[in-house]
Amino acid sequence: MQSPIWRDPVTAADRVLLEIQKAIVEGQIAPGSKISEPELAKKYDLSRAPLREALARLERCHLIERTPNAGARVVKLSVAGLISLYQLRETLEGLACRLAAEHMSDDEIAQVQQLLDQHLSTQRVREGESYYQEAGDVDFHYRIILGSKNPYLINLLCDELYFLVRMYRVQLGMNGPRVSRAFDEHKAIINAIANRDGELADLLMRRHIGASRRNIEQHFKQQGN
Amino acid sequence: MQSPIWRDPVTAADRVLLEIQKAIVEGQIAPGSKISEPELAKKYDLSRAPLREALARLERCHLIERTPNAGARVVKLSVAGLISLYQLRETLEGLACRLAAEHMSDDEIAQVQQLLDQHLSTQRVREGESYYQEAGDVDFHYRIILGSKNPYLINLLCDELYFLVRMYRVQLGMNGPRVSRAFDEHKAIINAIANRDGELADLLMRRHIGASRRNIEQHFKQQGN
DNA sequence: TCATTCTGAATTGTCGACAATATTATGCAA
DNA sequence: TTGCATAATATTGTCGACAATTCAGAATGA
Repeated sequence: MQSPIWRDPVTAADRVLLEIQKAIVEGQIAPGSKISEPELAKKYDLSRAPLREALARLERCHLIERTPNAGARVVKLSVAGLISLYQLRETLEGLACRLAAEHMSDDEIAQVQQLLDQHLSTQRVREGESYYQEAGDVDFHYRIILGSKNPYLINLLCDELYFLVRMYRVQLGMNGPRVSRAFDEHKAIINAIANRDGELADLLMRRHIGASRRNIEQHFKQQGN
Repeated sequence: MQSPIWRDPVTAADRVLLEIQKAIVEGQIAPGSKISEPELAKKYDLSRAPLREALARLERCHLIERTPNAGARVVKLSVAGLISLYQLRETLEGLACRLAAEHMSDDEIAQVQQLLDQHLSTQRVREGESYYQEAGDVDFHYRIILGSKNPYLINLLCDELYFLVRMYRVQLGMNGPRVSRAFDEHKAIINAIANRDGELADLLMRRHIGASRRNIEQHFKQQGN
């Protein structure tokens, strides 16, 4: 199943989608701000047709919200929204683990283990640069999700929820203190999968994401965001 | 959050979406068949612009698959796909139950209980007519999902997966022997929610959907569908 | 006969203009 | 001044036509 959101951009709509997606995730287009079709069409130098196609896909990954005859706005970030999103992730990635324990080949599992060791070393070298940690984390979760071999689950997590998760992380600056702990948790998860213990892998993944969620909840304890 | 897929049709794209959606779900447009934009545009008497908007949303609820420059095809139904879909539903509706036990008001819960009794009586009157059972079942599950108050979960189940579930049910004729048992299971689930026992409600819902899934798996044991 | 290349037809992607709707600005009355 | 109705403006929704790409079939050669 080649994703309709992620594919090497063959069409103009594909290209502008990637650009706007990046701009929204990184906050260059402010949350809550209105999307003007004529304005963006001029900015990216194309007509409104491919632009609207891109907007439809942006809505699909929850980065914008459209109202008929009134246009589109970039989503606003809220603590409540973040919690809801992480609740879903907990359950879904837990399921992914259970299925991955069932469906991943020994070879695929070995590759992920190798990947983790690799990330560990590069992270030690680049102490403090959270980008590598971020990328490594994403990479790990992706492998597991793909390992579930459930096309709906894959589409859902990788295409429809991933960008929003990234948007929250980038704009709320979530990458802090859990860096080193995450490696151990990742290790434990892939080991459970290697042992074909889906139930344990499920549990560990839920805890892993749940820890992030609680971490965030605490961070916003006395702020009204 | 007003759903972008379900809304009283204010625009031409909305209207044609509903029509094509129905046609696909009920099998009037055959699974696997190609979608011709000029043909459909002529058939529904509108231009390709709103039609393409509708197609984008059909892709979103997994009823069609599009390939760049090659067009769209109606999805094919497969046992593997059905299993994947039900695996997701099990987990997601289980989560919905857990959240519903936390977030539904006493009033909302009472309404669902009332609804169930109501369905029971009409079903007794119309013995054998599975349509009412189908509608009642959908209604029950909807209430619980909405009761979770998690906007992503609601959008996901009600907008993106529901139509595909219906398509499978309609075209594979799944409504059979579990009719009367479903009522008891529904009762048990809403009672658990009324007792604010989210964990139990989660478990019961998983079993409820899992039973359907196993029912289907058995049905296709020796067929290569 | 079969495989390959080329040609033509059909389909999808994109464009610019117009119609319908929402938003803003204006004027009037209380 | 404030509130509401109305008019002007801007934005979204839809249309028909053109460009780019893919698909089907004919022609060519082995």
